[in-house]
Amino acid sequence: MRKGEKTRQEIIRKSAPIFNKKGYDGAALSDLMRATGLEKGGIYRHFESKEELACDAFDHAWKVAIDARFEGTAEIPNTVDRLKQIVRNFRDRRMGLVPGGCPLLNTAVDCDDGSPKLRAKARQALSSWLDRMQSIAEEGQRRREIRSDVDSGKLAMLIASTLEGSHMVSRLQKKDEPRDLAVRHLEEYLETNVRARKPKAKAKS
Amino acid sequence: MRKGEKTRQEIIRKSAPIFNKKGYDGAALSDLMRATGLEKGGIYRHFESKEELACDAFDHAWKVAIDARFEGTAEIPNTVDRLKQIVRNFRDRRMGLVPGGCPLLNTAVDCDDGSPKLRAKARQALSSWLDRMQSIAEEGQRRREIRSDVDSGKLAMLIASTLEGSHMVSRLQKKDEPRDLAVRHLEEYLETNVRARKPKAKAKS
DNA sequence: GCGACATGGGACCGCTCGGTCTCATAGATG
DNA sequence: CATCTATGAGACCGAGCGGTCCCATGTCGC
Repeated sequence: MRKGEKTRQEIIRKSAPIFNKKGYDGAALSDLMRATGLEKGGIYRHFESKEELACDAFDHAWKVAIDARFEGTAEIPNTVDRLKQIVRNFRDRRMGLVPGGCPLLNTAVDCDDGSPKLRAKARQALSSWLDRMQSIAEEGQRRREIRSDVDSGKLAMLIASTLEGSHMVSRLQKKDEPRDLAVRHLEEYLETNVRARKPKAKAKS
Repeated sequence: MRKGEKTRQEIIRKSAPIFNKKGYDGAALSDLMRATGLEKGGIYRHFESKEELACDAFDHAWKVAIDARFEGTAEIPNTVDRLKQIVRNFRDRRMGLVPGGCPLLNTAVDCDDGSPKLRAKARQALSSWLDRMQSIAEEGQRRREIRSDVDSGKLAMLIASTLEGSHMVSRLQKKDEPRDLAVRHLEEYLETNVRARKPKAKAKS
């Protein structure tokens, strides 16, 4: 029971980059065999289909990605600063990620028509990301750090859209500039359109 | 000579949605045969490989897309209004497009690792889109409709990134809201951060 | 309307795909 | 140390892949 589970995790870890780079169809079993160093039988002992492996690989890749995006944000007291850190993490915390770019973007486009299970994974991944950012924004409004006229759900969606779009452009151009630019744009937006202005003197309530 | 070219164009037209929806690997020759109503020999008479067909199909899909995005913009005199129309077109002019979502986004992600020729097509498509928007922004600056501190290249890139990212989110969620939201965000941005403020009285300079 | 070439049908090819099964053996358990 | 199961190798499978080719037929210019 011990060894098996360990192997299973190894297969997931080693397969995730293949799926992320090549997509579901593009990742052939022969590629996964090479990456894992196992024969077909060794892989199929632990997964009943390629699809199941792809789902587990996506979960792994997404966990790594989202952990990086929220890294070091829990300890930031101010919610606007916390959101800014999330935006900056998208640019700066790229080491240790599963190679091949954002798994959410890749899987969303790859499975737009395709495996419903994998597609569901992507939807759920996006939802959880949006929810976490929205929660921060709501907390910020309760604490009067974020303007009351901001729609927290829409703010989260705008951040996610802008980052993912710029990421696609960056990867296509093989340049960091588009992503850096989007990050700076969002930082400025958070500062000028989201952060509640400091009361000039003692708050009038 | 006549009939052949006509068939060729028909094949491209009918194949483009398949490639756009399923991606290069996902679009099997059997799919293309069904879509075109031709047998394998009938297709390969006009294209020397699947890759060549995919490239031509991309060109077709992208031409349709970019024409829609710039539709009705040439006659708008003010450059900021013209950019706003481009942004709105991304939301409103969706009829007649090749089904399957934005070909640029699809192909960029699909070929991130994959056919270099198709990848080059995507890069070139993005460049031409960015260039056209940048040109408008530069014209706007020459005509003092756009602030001089705006970087026209970065503005174009920000617009493209935001639209494409929101498009991905919209398709994943099967909702228009994310895209609509990005459009409104960009409209507001163009109005408040890009458009040159009207001189209060007769210009002093 | 005839001859020549352009066109497209479909059998055929080798290959790789995802997936199954058997069996030797490695590793855990008493 | 013996046993017994969990593990993984690898031969094997049918299907479908992208691609080739030959030949009947359609479509031209003359």
